[in-house]
Amino acid sequence: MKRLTLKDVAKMAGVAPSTVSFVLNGKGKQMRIRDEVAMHIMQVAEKSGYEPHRMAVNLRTGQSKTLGLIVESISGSFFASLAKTIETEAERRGYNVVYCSTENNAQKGGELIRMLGRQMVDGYLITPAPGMEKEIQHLVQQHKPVVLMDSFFPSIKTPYVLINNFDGVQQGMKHLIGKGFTKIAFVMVDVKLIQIEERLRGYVTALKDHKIPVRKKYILQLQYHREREESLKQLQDFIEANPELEAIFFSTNYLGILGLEVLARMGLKMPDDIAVLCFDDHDIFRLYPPGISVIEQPIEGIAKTAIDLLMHQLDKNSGPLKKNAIELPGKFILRGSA
Amino acid sequence: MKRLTLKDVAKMAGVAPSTVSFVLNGKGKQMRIRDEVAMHIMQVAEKSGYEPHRMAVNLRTGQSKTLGLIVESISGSFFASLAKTIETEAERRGYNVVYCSTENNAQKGGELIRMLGRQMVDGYLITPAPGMEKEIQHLVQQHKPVVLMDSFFPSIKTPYVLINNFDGVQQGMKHLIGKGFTKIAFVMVDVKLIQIEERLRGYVTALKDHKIPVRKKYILQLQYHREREESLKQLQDFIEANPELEAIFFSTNYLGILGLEVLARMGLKMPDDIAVLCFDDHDIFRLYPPGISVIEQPIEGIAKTAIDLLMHQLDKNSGPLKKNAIELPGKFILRGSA
DNA sequence: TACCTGTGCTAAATCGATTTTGTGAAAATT
DNA sequence: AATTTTCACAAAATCGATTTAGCACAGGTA
Repeated sequence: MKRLTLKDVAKMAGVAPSTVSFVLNGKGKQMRIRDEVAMHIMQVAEKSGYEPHRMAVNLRTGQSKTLGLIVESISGSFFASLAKTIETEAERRGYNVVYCSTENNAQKGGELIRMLGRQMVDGYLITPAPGMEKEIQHLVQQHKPVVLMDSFFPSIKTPYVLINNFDGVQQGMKHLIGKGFTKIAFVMVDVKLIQIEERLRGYVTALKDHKIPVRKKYILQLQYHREREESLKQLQDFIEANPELEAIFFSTNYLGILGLEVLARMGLKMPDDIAVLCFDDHDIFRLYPPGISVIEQPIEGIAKTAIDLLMHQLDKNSGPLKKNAIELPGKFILRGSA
Repeated sequence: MKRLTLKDVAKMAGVAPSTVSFVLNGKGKQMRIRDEVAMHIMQVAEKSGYEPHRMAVNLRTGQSKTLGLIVESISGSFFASLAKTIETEAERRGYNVVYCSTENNAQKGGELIRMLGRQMVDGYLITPAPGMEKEIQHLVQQHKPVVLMDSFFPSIKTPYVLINNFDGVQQGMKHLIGKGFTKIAFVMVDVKLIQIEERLRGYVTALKDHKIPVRKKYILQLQYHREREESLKQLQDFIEANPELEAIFFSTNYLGILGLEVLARMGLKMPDDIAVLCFDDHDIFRLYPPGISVIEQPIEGIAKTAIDLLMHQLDKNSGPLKKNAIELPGKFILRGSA
């Protein structure tokens, strides 16, 4: 039960391997193979069930028809939605996807990129984490097609696509302020990421625009990657230290989930004791009573746009991109918590 | 900036390509290459940063060093945990993983398997869905290494590993019965899957063992793949039709989540109005007040065992398996809901 | 008649590794 | 001294495709 090769098909059809190759790759006309011969070859190939050997094709053509998708956490819900769309879109274009997660391991990002390099992926889709800047820079310098998602590095000139973080937070803040709240806390992590800074900027700007004073003590910067329990405690201390708070804006869904746990422990009820709003949706937020209001990321849009940008780069005979920094609007979803 | 090839390294080291290959693949001794030459080659290769071209290696050796992981849904939490462990374990053994999800699309399973076949994966890890039986049978007949997880087909003779469903349900039922409950409902889907049947068997047996009558009307078989709203309604009707119920055992986490939503709508409080227990944990169950008690799947164990079974098959010079049907115990986790 | 031009395909080179087979010189054996 | 072995590599075949170059033959031109 050996694999059927192109040579076998050629023998069966009574022609040379090259002829079969031409026909099956749609270059029959160009190579002026007679229609009847072409037809015959097609038929033989069809009913023989021949499938070209991918590795051989890859070796010869130098293209693996595979994309690398690097995300922070493969178990995250952001990834889950992203992966589905990307996989579908990639398949539609004849590409496969291999996934990798950095699992918040700063140095692992670099290793991953190298690993994918060995795997010879044709292009990269990356949600960049702080430690990966140099490696990504390296890729771009080698003219490897790269598209960043969810964040980006100002220093690296490669296309990226993400939600309009500033605008998203503004939407949420406008809602809270519209409800008459002025004592609004903002909970964020202390990693230096452009999207986090944008969210903070959205918070501050919204307050200023409405002449509400911005108080430092209402901004909590949790240290990233601490023990879960420790983060919970910091968060609880923060809330207890500011009992007058009317609302809390969590800048990531991870923080929001911590928040839910803390509020439950403290016996605070949403939205009456305190209103809660979170950036980036999560399954839990739909279900957790009374439903957590969120700014939803246009994940599908991000995925589709990212693939488009990547394909554009992979397409040799297409000019340079007009726009290579794309921001998609987020969507405010009102639930019971705010 | 061309890729460095083995030939280049050979030239740099002043030897033949074959010599370099032998040395780098640890066959230096066997091919009696002098240690000094070997050393020299190693050094040259090292500082040149040479990485073998995977596709070329694959083509020559016939091994892609890639495993295919097929799951129902790539966004499910079962997959999330599974994928992480499998990826880590596979990498440790020098293998890569490509993921695919059937997304509950009955026929898509077959396509996926064929697609992976084209991709030339060396082995398959599959959580089988009803429509995939024939395709899997086909793989096994071709002597492709296959390991099933989470479920299996009695007709297919290939290794599988899953939780002991019967025992898991028993654990949960014993807890409920120990609390004095006798009016316990069991909610399941109507797909004909071995693991579902085992869970039902666990429910029935537990009741019988404690001389509690088994009532048909306490068993709800939801139709799979209906509209979400419709399922919710069926579930609500069921609960309303049996107001005397003391506890509900949801046989999958998907059903459990539906249950939470219905109970919330009906204003029923756990555990006082009704106790709830669910098979298979989920992020939400940890957080959702008062915490949903569950039977947790030993996902990490399943993943590790599955890889082991697969590697055993990939290892040509290893005899046949002693055990090829492995059941791992589940773990009862007590939270507030029951 | 000799020469050129298309036609319609085949032969052979190529991708970059691995693996089998060869080979000249030194060492060992007869 | 002649022959066989062993040593230490080099040369070449191979994996299965793609792609370039080549090669008969028919017909048209000079």
